[in-house]
Amino acid sequence: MYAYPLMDIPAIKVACSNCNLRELCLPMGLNSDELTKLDNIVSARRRIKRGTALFSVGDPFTSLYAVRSGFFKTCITTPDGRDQVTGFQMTGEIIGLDGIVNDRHACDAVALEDAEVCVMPFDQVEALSREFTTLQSHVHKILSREIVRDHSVMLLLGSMRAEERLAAFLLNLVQRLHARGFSQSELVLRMTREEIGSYLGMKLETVSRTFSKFVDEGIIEVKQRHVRIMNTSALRTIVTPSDRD
Amino acid sequence: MYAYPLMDIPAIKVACSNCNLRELCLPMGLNSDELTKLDNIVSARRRIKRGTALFSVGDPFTSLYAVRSGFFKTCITTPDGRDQVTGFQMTGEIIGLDGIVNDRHACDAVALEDAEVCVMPFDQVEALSREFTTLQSHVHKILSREIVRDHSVMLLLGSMRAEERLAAFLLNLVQRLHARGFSQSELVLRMTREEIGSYLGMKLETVSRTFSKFVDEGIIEVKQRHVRIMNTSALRTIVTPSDRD
DNA sequence: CATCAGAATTGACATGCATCAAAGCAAGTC
DNA sequence: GACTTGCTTTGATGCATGTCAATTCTGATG
Repeated sequence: MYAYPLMDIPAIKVACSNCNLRELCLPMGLNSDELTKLDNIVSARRRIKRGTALFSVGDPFTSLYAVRSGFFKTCITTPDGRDQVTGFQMTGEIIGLDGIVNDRHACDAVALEDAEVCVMPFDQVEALSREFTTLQSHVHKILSREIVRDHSVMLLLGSMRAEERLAAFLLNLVQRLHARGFSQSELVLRMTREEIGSYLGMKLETVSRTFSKFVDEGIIEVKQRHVRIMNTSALRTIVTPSDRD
Repeated sequence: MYAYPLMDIPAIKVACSNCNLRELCLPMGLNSDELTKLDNIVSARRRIKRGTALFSVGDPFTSLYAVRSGFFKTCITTPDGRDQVTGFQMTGEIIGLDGIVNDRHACDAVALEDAEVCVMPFDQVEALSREFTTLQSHVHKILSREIVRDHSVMLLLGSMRAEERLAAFLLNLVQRLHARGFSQSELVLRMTREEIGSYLGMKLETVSRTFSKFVDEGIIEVKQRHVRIMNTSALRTIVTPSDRD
């Protein structure tokens, strides 16, 4: 084993085959031969500064994006100015699926912190997934997973109360962070109270009050955007109250 | 031109190539060669009696279903018994996309009236879409369309008031019915007030009151499940209030 | 035709969340 | 260190919608 020369490092970083996210991201389950081909279509990286858009509503759809680092929100806006955050995406997650149906993006994707994405031209993804069953199946599963996720957000928005929504939100975030090697009990929110509220269908004041309520009950500790979960099972009980009571 | 012998009629009905829904359904955009191949994989029809399930949560996923006739709802249920209607599906629409990701269905699909579906084994859909770019692209678009639809439901649930939700719901229904050759102003609801409420995140009493309010304002006429839209633009204004006021 | 069950409507009242407003807090800038 | 700026917290109040309950309507069934 020897140290790679410095000039090689960018090249290494671009390859899915060397990416430490490959078990979470598009290449999941591919063999080394397939991985090499996939490396070739992940043509470029793109850096997105905090607060700027990866793409916006109406932009021509060309590529899917895998979040390499950083944190995104996707949101849609009504003509009269209301908007709805439809999701938060972290490392290893895929952005841009909304664009496939009309060849134009149907939402805005905005970086909540400086970020980097892998650009995957969709025509090449389609071409390669005609070749590799594994990739084809994986693409279908990614799309289906987003549909299932959206349905559970509908359940949340349609039938849960504020506390239940926020508890579910926190549990979902730590669970995803944990899968990426982070703590099960501590997290840093990358979004404002208003963005959380938009996602959860409540006003920022209600988000804040609900945080405070959880703090009073000793379930979490909050210091600005740092949240420490003191009692995970209490949160679970809030989301899924036991049937007898 | 001559009449087909009676015994041939079932065979004719099974073929996508002769189906009057093909412009709405899976075969959209396929040429006649591709259509013939698609005919072969639409192996069977299945009849579903009103009130019974096409599939349920946890059932193994094998096939997508195209609604040939009738009307469905899909819904998910929490451990504590609340449930959420995630969609209503009519003629020509595809059910079952939720099952792809985990090889098990993630929701229940229930017929709201006697119905018939075309069964499309998903492994065969995948095989054929490796062969035909058109079909591959179409499958991707169907999945993406569902995602975009779900996002707009999130917007509805997250940021609209009861009147806005119901107005949006009615406009969406007539628009889809109109695309199928029905009236732009008259429709028959196949679902109860409670099911509408579950979909729109409101209680059945609120659904009923909101209908009554629209009737008082002369925007619609309601007689049980028959709805006649008297003033479409009023409904549109409710959904998208003009920015100056 | 009488009865019944499920669905829908309507009323009275309760409440969870939104709204409006003020003040506190942290981080960056001059 | 004082001043901004954006974000967050907290309080007081109001309203939209939920909840509970009583009727009415409709279609099915004997």
